[in-house]
Amino acid sequence: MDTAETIDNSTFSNSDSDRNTGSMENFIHQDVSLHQATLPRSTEAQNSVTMEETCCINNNSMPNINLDTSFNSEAFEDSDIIDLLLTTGTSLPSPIDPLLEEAMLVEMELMDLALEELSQVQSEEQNPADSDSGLSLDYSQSPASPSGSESSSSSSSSSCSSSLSKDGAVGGYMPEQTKMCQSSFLEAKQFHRLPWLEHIGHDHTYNQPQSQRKSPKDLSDELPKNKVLDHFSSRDEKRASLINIPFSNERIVNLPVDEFNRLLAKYHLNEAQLTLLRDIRRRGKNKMAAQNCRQRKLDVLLGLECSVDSLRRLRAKLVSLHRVFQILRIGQYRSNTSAILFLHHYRISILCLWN
DNA sequence: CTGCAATGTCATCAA
DNA sequence: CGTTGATGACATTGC
Repeated sequence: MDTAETIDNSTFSNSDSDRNTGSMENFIHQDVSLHQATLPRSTEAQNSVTMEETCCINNNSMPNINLDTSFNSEAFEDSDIIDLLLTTGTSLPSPIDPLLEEAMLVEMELMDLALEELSQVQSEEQNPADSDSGLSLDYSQSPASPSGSESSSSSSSSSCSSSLSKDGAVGGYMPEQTKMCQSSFLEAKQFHRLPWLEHIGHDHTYNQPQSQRKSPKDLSDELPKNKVLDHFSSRDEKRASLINIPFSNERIVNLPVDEFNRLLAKYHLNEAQLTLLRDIRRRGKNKMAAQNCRQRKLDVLLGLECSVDSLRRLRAKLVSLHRVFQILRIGQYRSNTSAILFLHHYRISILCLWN
């Protein structure tokens, strides 16, 4: 009994002193030994149980479980790990059960978050088009593809194939608002990779020429022909027809400037006709530009909402991690070894989040 | 008639 | 210097 008491005192006094002096270095060293200690024991190891440990175990009225600490005596200087190991599989309460209970809860949170992120990454990998879309995470919308002939500003764009405009203009486009958005989200982008922002500002083709667009409500099915014509003919088209301009508005607007000038030269047009043609062209181009501008603004808005969601998720992760480290703080655990157990328990979760 | 959203137009700036 | 795109501000349109 004297021997047992001596062992008990030394063992538990060590744990008390470790409680407040633990460092990460200690964690790491003991981590290794703990890992070894928790491995299934061989017969040879079982035979090497020391007399002192047997006394200790018997003294504590614990189930007679053979323990091998000969390979690393430091691993069992801590009472918590001994208690924990001895009570494994028994109905006796562990001194760190409440902590483990909380640990399980936290881990579930962590794993949920990690799995959520993992599934997002996997879905992005499986569907690169989606990942390339600006609103990949929570929004299926993205800037329209130039090839989507029927897509217009009103249909919130669903494809996301190319970030290049049909005229190839990429570098020049940087309006002030977009510039502001891009700069203000630069930091978040670095953390969260905001793919939606990469499209916005490079796509000049939210809209298509009116002739290629479907009628917003497909009125041709419901209305008589004259009404359909009324609906489709803009004011400029009416003006053009009034002064006998022989080209379609679509042609006027979409021709390259040199071809447009060639066309003007080809016909002998009076000043009023020339002025109207230039106005139609300018208004038509500005109309498309306005549609682009508005759609872009919408996409920026959606992208911002997406960013808010991402940042909320990041915050949840950080809060969870903070809780983990709070639990690990000195004083929360009775010993370093208990903390190591905890770290073991959490290693995968933490690594998942950390990456 | 009113309110509102969508769309068109103008003015202006920058490339 | 003319053309074009972007965009704020205002007007028009349609429901």
